[in-house]
Amino acid sequence: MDERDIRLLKAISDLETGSPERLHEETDIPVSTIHYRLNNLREAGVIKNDLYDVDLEKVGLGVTVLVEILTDYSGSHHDFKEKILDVEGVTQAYFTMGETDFIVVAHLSGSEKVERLITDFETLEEVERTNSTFVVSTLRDSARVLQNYELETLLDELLEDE
Amino acid sequence: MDERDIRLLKAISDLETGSPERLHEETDIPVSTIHYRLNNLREAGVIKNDLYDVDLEKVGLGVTVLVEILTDYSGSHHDFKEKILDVEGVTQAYFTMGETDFIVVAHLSGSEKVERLITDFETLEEVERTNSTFVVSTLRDSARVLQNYELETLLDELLEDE
DNA sequence: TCTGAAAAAATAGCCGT
DNA sequence: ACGGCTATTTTTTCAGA
Repeated sequence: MDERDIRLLKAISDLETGSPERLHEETDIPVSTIHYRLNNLREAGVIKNDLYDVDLEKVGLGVTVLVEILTDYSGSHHDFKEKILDVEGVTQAYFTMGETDFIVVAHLSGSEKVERLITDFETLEEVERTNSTFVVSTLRDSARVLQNYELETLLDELLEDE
Repeated sequence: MDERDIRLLKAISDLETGSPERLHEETDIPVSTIHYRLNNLREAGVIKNDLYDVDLEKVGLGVTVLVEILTDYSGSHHDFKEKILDVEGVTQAYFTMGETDFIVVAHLSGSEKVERLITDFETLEEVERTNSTFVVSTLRDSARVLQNYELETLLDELLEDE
């Protein structure tokens, strides 16, 4: 994986497309080279299928951290939500009803990057306290949610209205 | 969304492909009808792009729950991990170093389905206690992890070895 | 709403660099 | 490894049922 590969993967994520033509426009890499590169990345297991699901371990973002965030502000969280999402590496962010206000999942390139992540959160004025949990191993991180259901269940549960 | 749509979406998830040809083999729906259907689903916002990212709200799996699982067994969790993943609706599952052993994210079709989920976990013999947290609103649930990084950061952090 | 057939695009392969 | 080119395969469009 060199710079070109990373630019390509980033373009796929940003544009949300696998179209060689569009990727060429974005990256200036010739269409046939894009092919060549993507085939190699697939071979290496970095990209998984024709939906371009990325293997986070292989791409170098294999460290996962869960962060609970408690705020000291009880009004509208509107602006604060934006600030949370601005923190680099945050892939999931939930506003919850439990003991903490927000729960965040972040994918990082190394465990030493956790410090920066926490600092970014603690720096926000609305944050009262954070509580981080290291992920030792990921049993599943499913990009395709429907895989985790039987067809029968989906038909039962999603078809009730019509 | 009728049965055909659901079968189609399920096939996309299972086969991890958007290829009309492959989807035809799986579902027996004619290739050009698959197109017609997918266009409608895209129009309706159920599918987001040509990578077939699904809108969970629109598809009817908009309820998210986080479950902490504490086990009473301190040996190998190997078989137990399988049991967790067998619970329907579990999309993320992490083995952690924190106060609890496992943290699970599940996407459900309604809040009344939470009961079944918890029961499924509590029924497992290794489970000592569970603690569920309802998600009030999802700020982000990113299928494309690289979107949450600047290109500069990716180049800095992922390129260090070569 | 659906589909077969035509048009367009993506992929594979060749080969000189 | 790269990338221009052509051949092949696959996807997308669309008129008509």
